[in-house]
Amino acid sequence: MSSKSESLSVNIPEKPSLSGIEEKWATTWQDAGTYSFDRTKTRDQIFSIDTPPPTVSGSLHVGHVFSYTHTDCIARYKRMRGFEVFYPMGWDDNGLPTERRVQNYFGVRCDPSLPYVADYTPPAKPDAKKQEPISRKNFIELCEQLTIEDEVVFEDLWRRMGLSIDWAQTYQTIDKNAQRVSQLAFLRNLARGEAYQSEAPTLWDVTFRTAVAQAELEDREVPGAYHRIGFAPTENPAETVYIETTRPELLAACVALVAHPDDPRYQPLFGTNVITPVFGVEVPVMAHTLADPEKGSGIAMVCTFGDLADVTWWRELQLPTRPIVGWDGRITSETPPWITTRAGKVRFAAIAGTTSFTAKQRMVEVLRESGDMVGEPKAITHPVKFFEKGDKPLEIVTTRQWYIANGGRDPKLRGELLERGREIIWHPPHMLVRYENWVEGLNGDWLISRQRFFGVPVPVWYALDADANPDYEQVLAPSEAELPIDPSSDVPAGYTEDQRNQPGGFMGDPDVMDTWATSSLTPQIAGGWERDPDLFERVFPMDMRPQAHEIIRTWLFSSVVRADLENNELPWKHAAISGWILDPDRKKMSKSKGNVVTPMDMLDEYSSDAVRYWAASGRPGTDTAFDIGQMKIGRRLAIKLLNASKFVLTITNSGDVEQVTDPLDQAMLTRLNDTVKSATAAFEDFNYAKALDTAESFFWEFTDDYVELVKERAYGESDGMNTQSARSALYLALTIQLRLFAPFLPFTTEETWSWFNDDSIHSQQWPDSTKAVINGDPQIFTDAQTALGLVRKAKSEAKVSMKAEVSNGVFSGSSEQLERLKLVQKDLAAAGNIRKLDFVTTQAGIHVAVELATS
RNA sequence: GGGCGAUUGGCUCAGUGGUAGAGCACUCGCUUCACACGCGAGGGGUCACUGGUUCGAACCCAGUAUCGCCCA
Repeated sequence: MSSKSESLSVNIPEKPSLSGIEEKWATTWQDAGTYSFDRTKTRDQIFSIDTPPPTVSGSLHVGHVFSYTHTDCIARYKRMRGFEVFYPMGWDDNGLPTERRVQNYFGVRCDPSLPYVADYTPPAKPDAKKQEPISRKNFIELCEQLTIEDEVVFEDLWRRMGLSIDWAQTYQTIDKNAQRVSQLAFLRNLARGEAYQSEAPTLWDVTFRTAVAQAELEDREVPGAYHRIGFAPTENPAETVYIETTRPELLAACVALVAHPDDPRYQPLFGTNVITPVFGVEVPVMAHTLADPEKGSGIAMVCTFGDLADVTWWRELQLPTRPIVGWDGRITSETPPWITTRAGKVRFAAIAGTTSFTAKQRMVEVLRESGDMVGEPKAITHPVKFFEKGDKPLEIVTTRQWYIANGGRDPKLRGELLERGREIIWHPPHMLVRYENWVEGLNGDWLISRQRFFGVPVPVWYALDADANPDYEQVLAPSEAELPIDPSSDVPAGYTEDQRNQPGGFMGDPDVMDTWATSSLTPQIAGGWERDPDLFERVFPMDMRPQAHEIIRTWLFSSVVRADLENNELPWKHAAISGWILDPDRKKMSKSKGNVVTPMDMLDEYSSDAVRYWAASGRPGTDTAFDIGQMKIGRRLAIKLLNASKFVLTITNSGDVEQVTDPLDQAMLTRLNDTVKSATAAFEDFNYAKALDTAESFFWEFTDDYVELVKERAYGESDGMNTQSARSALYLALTIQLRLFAPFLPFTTEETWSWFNDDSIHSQQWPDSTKAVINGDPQIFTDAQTALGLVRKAKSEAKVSMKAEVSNGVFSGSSEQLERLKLVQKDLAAAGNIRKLDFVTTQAGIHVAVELATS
């Protein structure tokens, strides 16, 4: 036995197991501060991650496990490369999802007109249909209460999965610091003229009664119908002009007809007027290239406002504003002043105050009776704009809102932001196209005000005139030192609370900001911008933003906008875009389909490392099937790692490169060195999946072939063999491979490492392939594997045990091949239990003729 | 309608110019002293289709089809 064996201080369980290792190591890591961030390090020594804050009011989903594992693998790799990793965790509790969850959970709804009730207790039995109205402050308190509970559930999962987060670095997108950062950035935008208010047509969700931004829209195909309606030209009333509209209920809001300038059918009408049927309003016929000659009758009715095309026509053709739809989605109850005919007023009364659905039915009846509608409505399906979280079509109403410049109206800024997008290093690279498509398609600035409750308030007040009407030109902004503020309870400088809403006094802006207006600042929030300049200097701009591809237009883009405007640089260098989890039918997994698996159950069943293995096998940006089979493989790998480690450590607990003298051992370590090189290159490209695959492929060859070949030599049972060489090689190979797997299987590798080390594997250096002191010939290992495989095949075909004795093995091959095989013949003989080996030179590749011993 | 991506054995996926790969599943075998949560062997694919470039194409180019996503 080796002299080293006296120093054996290994502590290996009799039966290594995965059970319980998650809890054991999660606790140890927390107590030891294994992942805590050392802020004395400088920017070049730090790798900082802009972690996506999960929506805590949402449910846990395997998608979370999937994408957060990807980031953690990279974080662990960077840590082992010697970087101090800044890996915070945020909770996205700001916004509508939390509001809705609070409403359902407690059975309440927010009514801002109510006063605050101290020590409020929500209904004992929440009734979704009879929600109790409560004040805004009470409502927000419930939001805060519930999100804290929800965060615990997420944190438990993250710890259980082994995310190497520094739990001292957490934030909420609604906490005081996030509010302050969000308001501060807004005030800076305001001061530079990048934030402004505008009274303009706004996409409006009638259910939530809030404005929504372009980024929150989605098109849905819905059934509709073309109604063919005649307009009489004033010059020539008999020559009726027919339009086809899907929204006849908006006839009273008609301000013009518009056709394509090249359309010969309507050219004679341009510049003339027509009379709207039923309401008798005179409107012009105009030309605009956006009118599609192929669509309907080729001439469209412009209303204020039926869709975004109407908005374009209204703006570019400078048409009057005649809105009839209110913020509640109903037709206004008062007859609009532009309807002057007696018949028109009577007909308007029929639709006043009704929903657009009812108004449509009634208008169709009216138009039928009057004979202005020709034929039956022609059913079609067409795309209609919806709020992504809503279920009623959006209306367009004119409201005063706050905007932040994002290039949607300024070609210079747009070009700058496109350039910013190209500066980001995208993983995978083609995701840049999503960004470019979005930025190029912007048609307005970013609408950030929301008529909601649980969010960061727009931090301004307005001066009121002698009639208590707000003067929106007189924005009263707080000083930066006062932030965060709530204008509904705080008072602007120079005023007192009793002047609130009084003539000559002030009023607070009632709105909150879009949740993206805050989460677009996560690098600044987590990085200590304008709070902790020392920290900010060390972590910003961040190195990496991991996120999903469907929010490139929202989170990624808005973050680039904010950092560009405020910091005049990119918020991070790399964007790592993860794919989706697909269910086995290759559909996106979603709760509504009932195919969501509970992450915690999955971790319990297969172990965290096994689930991480599945997640890490999904390449960056690639949608990945939910595959229990992959988890089983991961579990098998983890168990194999435990057992292989046990085998090596039972034999030796030290290794020295100098002692590796046997050609096979040198060949194996050289192959391993190449593996380290490939895995490192893959990781440097953020391709954790390839790094894992590389390490795994080598590992199976290591256990199946190398270990089997050197086993006897390593035991030292035969004299005259390079026992110490095999032991050193096994030990070195084990310590290198454990480190290669550490980013993926943090629990298993830590467990194994602990058998022969006092410190954590996760604080070790990543194997350094540049220190190639071994210069073996990998082909020796390859040829030995081939020869061993042929011996095994012969035994398998003879249906005998692998232990069966071979009386004579004849190895043939080229002279070079035979030279290599002769170098490993003792190991081959031992592994194949071959009594006598012969070598015959031939032209063909390696062959083995096996003569089995008769027993 | 525009764009991006995908299409490789029954399944999940590697493989960016040089004789088609892995795991799972399947078949056959092995109580081998790290591991039966294991080990060995085997069968199975004209790499979606059509052209082109090339000595040579799963890979490069053009087009087609199907699927998915993003944007209109």
